Amino acid sequence: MSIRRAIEEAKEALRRAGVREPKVVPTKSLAFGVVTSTSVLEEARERGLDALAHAEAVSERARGHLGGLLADVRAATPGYVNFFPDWWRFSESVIRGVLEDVRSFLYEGLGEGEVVIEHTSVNPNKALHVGHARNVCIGDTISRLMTKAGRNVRVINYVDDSGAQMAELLLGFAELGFDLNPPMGMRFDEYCGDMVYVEVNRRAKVDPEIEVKRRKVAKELEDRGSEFFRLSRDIALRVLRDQLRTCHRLGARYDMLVRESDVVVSGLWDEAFTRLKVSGAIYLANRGSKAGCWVADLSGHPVLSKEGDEVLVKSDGSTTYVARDIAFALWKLGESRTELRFTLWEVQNGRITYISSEDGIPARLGPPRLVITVVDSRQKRPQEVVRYALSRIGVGADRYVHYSYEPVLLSKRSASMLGAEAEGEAVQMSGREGIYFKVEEVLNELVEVAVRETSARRPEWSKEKVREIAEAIAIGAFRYGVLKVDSDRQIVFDIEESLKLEGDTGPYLQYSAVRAKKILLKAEEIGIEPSPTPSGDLTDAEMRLVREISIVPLTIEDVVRTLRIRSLVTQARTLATVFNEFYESCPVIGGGSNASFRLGLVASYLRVQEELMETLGVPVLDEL
RNA sequence: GGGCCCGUGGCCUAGCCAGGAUAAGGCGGCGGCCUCCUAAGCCGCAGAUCCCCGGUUCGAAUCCGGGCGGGCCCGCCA
Repeated sequence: MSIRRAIEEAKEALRRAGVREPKVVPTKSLAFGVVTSTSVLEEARERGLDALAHAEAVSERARGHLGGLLADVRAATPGYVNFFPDWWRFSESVIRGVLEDVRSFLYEGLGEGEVVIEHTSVNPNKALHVGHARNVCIGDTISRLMTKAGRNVRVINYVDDSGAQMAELLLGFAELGFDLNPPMGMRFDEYCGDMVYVEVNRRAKVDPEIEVKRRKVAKELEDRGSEFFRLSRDIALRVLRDQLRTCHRLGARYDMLVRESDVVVSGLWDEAFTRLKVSGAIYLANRGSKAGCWVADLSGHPVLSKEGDEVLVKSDGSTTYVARDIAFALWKLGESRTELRFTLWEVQNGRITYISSEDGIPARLGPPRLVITVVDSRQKRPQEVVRYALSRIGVGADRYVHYSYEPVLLSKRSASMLGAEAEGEAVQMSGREGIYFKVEEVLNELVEVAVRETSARRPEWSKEKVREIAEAIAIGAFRYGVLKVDSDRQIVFDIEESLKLEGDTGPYLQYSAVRAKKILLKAEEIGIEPSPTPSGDLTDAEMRLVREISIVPLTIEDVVRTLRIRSLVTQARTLATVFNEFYESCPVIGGGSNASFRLGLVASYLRVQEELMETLGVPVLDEL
């Protein structure tokens, strides 16, 4: 059982001592016990009592009602009421809880229901760069967490294969003479992004003819029966296939790939359009700069109303991106009558991925509890327009969440490596100008660093083994590095900084887990059995480890509620630190009468840490 | 002009949503620890006007107001 039981016991004791609505939280330091309450402090203020005296009186009364996991209660200045555990029982309860069933220890009572998560959604004209990786890592971590928490999760990757960027890419093949096959050894997505797309944009700057040709290409692409359209679909799929290799390498998995070109013909927009008209959410502008357009009426919105109404259908009859996103949101919410059609894309480790397809089988989602769309903060406004439009139609706007995160920039130093001179401290990445670091190149460099480090430490390992471990280290370091910064803070990516494997990094978690595994292995050889029961008084390090394990369920509950996945990183890191300190001072093998209990503690640590690492997508290793 | 995000030791980053007890960790610097379960680790030292001003409170890095600085958004682009 987690620390929740100690909290409940403390609350009950306080209630019996006359505190009406006791608030009890874990302490910051064991010097103050395991759990503490400031309710007495608040009560004293309300009633004008001396806080410390009141706390002492309450503590006296509460003491008689202790039992179970708590052994003592003491008042502390200026009016805290601190609860001290019976360490024997407390540790036994925690360790037993973890060893019996770590899943229920961590995730029990977190609710259920279906959750739809859209993430990645990179235009299929280039390879993923580190900015895209932030989206992938955040979305994938949320999906992992929700799955562990018992939700039925569906992950969607929205593939915009019909936008202007696609036309620009096509232009390179159709007009600039680029071969459809990349040079030997080059990936197709990198070829398209690094060479074709960048070249088109470079020429467009100096040659006005290019823009004329781009329009022509874009126009031709609208004819779905054309050879050109088929070529475009084909290229998008080839790029997508490569992009997904990178996503898979990062550990991300998808249930549905939805192509915009399929959404366009599905009739989804027609349905949304009708419903928007019926509900009065949109109107046909007949004067002003937007005359001839269907626009969303934002006049009732507290903030958006200040910026003018949003065009959804242009005067030439075509839809805007926001319009299509409203239609798709309707589908994700399971609120559309229109169905999208899907066909099998691939099966990986038993997980089936479908892709939208005109000749597929029609599918609709049952209305999920929650739809999370992971999109960077620059799209806050359009996302709010989507949400507002949904609310005007009267469908689950409260179930529609834009998970926003700040973009990834490049450090001055790293940008200059790409030939971009920075004015400030950081520079924005640009696909058009080739100013970006690709996920694959960063991962490959990380692997090289990890190979060097690993082969230096384990000279007896085979090349294959070193490489395999190095790959896992690289993935762990990369995901950790991306996830450790809070979503509403910019990341200033620096390639040299990102190649570090010491300190506050992914390998720190992997290393501490390996240490734990090695102890378990050795103990098994010798024949030591883990036990949840201490053999005597606990050391400080043991108490801290028990305590840290006991609060992990609270952290997880908090993150499931708030989606602030950054806290999971902090929790995993803190847990590893506390374990490493335990490791230094508490020998297990050769721990004498303490061996069994310590082994139980190590086993508990490992099970909990593995769960956290799996959620974060930091690979768990047997050795490193 | 309106809106959103950020501002914590030299550098990077927690803590802020739910105000409490010495502001935590990493990098970098200095000094220690491997006949003992993996030193990608651990311990110690130095280093902070928690951007500024005001307010609320017994108590503010945290909440509120006003500034300043940096980033972003406000297209018949996506």
